[in-house]
Amino acid sequence: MINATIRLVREVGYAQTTTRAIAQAAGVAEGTLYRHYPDKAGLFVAAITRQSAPITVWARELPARAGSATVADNLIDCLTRLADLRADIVPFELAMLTDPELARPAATARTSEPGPPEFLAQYLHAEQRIGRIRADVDPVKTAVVLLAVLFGLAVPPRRTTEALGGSWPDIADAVHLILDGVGVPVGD
Amino acid sequence: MINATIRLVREVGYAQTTTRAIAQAAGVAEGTLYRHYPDKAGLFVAAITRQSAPITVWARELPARAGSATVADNLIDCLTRLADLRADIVPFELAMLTDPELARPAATARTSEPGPPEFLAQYLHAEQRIGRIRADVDPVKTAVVLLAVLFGLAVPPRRTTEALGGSWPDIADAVHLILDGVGVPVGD
Amino acid sequence: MINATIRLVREVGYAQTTTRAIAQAAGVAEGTLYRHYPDKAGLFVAAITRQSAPITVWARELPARAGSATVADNLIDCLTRLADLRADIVPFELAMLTDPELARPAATARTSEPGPPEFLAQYLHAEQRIGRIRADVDPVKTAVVLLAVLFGLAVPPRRTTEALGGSWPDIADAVHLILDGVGVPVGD
Amino acid sequence: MINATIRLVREVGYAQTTTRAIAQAAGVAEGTLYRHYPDKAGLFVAAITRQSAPITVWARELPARAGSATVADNLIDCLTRLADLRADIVPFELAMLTDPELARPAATARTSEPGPPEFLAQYLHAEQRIGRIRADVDPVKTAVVLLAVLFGLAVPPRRTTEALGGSWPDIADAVHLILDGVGVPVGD
DNA sequence: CATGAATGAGAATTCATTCAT
DNA sequence: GATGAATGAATTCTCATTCAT
Repeated sequence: MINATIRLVREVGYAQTTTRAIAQAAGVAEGTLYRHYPDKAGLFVAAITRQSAPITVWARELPARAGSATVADNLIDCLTRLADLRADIVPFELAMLTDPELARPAATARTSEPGPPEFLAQYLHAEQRIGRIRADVDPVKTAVVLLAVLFGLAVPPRRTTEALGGSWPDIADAVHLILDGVGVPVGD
Repeated sequence: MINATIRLVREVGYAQTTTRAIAQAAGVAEGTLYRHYPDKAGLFVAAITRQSAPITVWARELPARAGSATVADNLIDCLTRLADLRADIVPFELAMLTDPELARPAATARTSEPGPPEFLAQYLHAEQRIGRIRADVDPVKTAVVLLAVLFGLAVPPRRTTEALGGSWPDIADAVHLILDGVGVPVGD
Repeated sequence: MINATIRLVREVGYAQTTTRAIAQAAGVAEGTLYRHYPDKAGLFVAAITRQSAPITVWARELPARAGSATVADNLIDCLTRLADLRADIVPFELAMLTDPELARPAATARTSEPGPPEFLAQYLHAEQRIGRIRADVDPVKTAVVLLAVLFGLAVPPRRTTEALGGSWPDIADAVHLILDGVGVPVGD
Repeated sequence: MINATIRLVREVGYAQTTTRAIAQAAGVAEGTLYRHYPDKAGLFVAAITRQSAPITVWARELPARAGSATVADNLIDCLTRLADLRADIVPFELAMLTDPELARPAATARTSEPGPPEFLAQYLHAEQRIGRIRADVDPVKTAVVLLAVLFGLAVPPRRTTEALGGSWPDIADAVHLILDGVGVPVGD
């Protein structure tokens, strides 16, 4: 049922993902949904929660990689994985932003536990200590900006890519931009 | 009616913005909506279109500013204005991503005309020619990444800011990060 | 729609009186019900309220009849009318006792205004003052007992009347019993 | 299971007494209900039947009490016990009046066997023969009126008692009213 | 026999859309 | 052109009943 929900949200959008459609896609009766989840929102929250788990699990390992390989490779690897894992979640995140009904309950409540932003910030901070990240940048803000790019790029563009010359940046592009900067260094 | 629509989407969310609510907020009868717009989606598209116009108008002036002031100031100025103008549009953009019903019609049709991404890319390209932007970066990709950050930061975070140390980056932070880079320059 | 509701409750019972049945009986669409009443309970309360009005109006005249005709005639007349008027209300009263959902709202809230019990008690009290009712009875309790009989007799008996010898008492019977008493007066 | 049914009907009302609630209250699985009773209505009828039994048993002794003690004491005693025993049944009786689904099956079938009305009528008739009840009253009608009062007083009043001066009659009040009458005897 | 997950018909309610005035 | 009552399909959710284990 969760799989059916995720598939439907991805394929037809949150607005079209009715309980009837979910039940049909899951091959169960509509009433069966309510034996497993208290209501429709509960089902969606369960879907988000289940999809979110591996992301956090994976992000937890990130700080330990400070110092290994290169910063660019670590970030590209990290963000690429996050992007893959989040691909199915973005429609839900959009739905939660669109429909305040979904944003109420428990799932997001665990504000206490750290998530990808915190782990990414920890990683950047660790790299900073060993001199691979500039000392004067704020690791938390940098982490948030990186994740903002991730989210911004994950959202399907309304304008076709062709209009932009066909060069839609990928995560590696974004990471290199932010690592190297686009401005000419002062003093050159 | 468009104003009422925009206000309602901002205040109560897209999901709660019913035709009845729009009519009431606009001080007209429900049926009157259909004298001016073919259907609800048409009204929303009209609202997006009207709100988008000043953004494009403003972005058009951007390339001409190449060389003046500093790159950082120009970008911060540009992106801050874009952010202000888009504040009312983001809920609609989210709604269009959530409800494919909205994404169908005319609004996206005008792919031919250039929009903010193109103008921002043109600006970056112009700065590149006069040596204020590194020569080896792709102006289009950079423009897209900047706008992705803009969108990513505009979306209200689900995790409270406090959990992140209270330092949610603003546009100036993001511009400086991307201009200067966070990595230690090779050769330092 | 109120008429349809009253008719359906009388004919098929409260439990079977669904919004669909009401709409169909009223010859309107189901959604139309909600243009006139906030919800199903509101419709029922409106039906009860409308049917109750003439009863109270009529009972109001009762105290003024003290002294005229005979006590028995006045009571029989009064209670018979009340019974007629309440015939359509009894199923609703039963429904309100069965389904606590109905008992919540405003309709019954006007506890301040006097109803049939008060007027009946006033009448009995007036008759008491002119010596046509025994001085040692409590007019209020007597009024309540009379109305309790009325309600008890209005409820359709589960046992068929035949089993009881075919003599189901009518209101006149009950009034005479209560006026004259069934016991042999002490001292006779 | 019957006990659970009775308790639930008393506590939460007939409308809220679902099969799931009954099963949970009885500590059995929902499907188990259907091993013992053909359907939900069958379970309710069984509950009514079982609760009704002691009432009839007790009422059977009533006629034999004619001549003993006083009529008032006998009636008050009888009706008080009936009221106690019926307290748990009244909600069911109301439910059966509200939901014709319940009124169909076996329970009403045993019209042949005498019940409280018959025994009460027999008692009154016996008292009549020994001159403690007026000779000109119909014992059956009187029994029905007494039971109607019983039922009418058992139904919780919708108007608060305070509005009526706080004097809600009890069974003794009602018995005395009906025995002695409220009218001034002709010839006084 | 008991279980309890699954069922699916049906309930109340919402809301975009229509159309007679 | 504006109105707003009426519409009815669609939605979420409930619950008595069944049946494989």
